[in-house]
Amino acid sequence: MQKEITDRERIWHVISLIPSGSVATYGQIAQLAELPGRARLVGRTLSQLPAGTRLPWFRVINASGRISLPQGSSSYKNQKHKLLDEGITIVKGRISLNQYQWRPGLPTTVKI
DNA sequence: TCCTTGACGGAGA
DNA sequence: ATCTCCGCCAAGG
Repeated sequence: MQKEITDRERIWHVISLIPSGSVATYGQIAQLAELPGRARLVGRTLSQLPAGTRLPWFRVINASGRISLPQGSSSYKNQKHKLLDEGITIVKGRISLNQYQWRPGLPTTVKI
């Protein structure tokens, strides 16, 4: 019997690899999980995470460098604070992907 | 079964 | 930088 590896599990796995202090986009996670073009699936998967998960879901933001949760909602604030706690700066609701986007394979903690 | 709704993203205007 | 449009497709009505 083969263990069935679901799309959801691959998505969880990739997200678990995002280093602290970095962020990744939904589309990026989809690609790394070998699900190109399926950014929405990543978003839906995150919306269904079990409460209390240890997955660093908050490191996933959209391609515009913004948090994809209703502004003002408690979940939005929660994600924002978790990112700030890791030293990520947010200017006018935007995070510089140029500066913080995860580059798999490159050494971490490379900060100016 | 059909229709709508998204934690999305890229291309154009 | 902002705003449509459109492709994507699982889940819920």
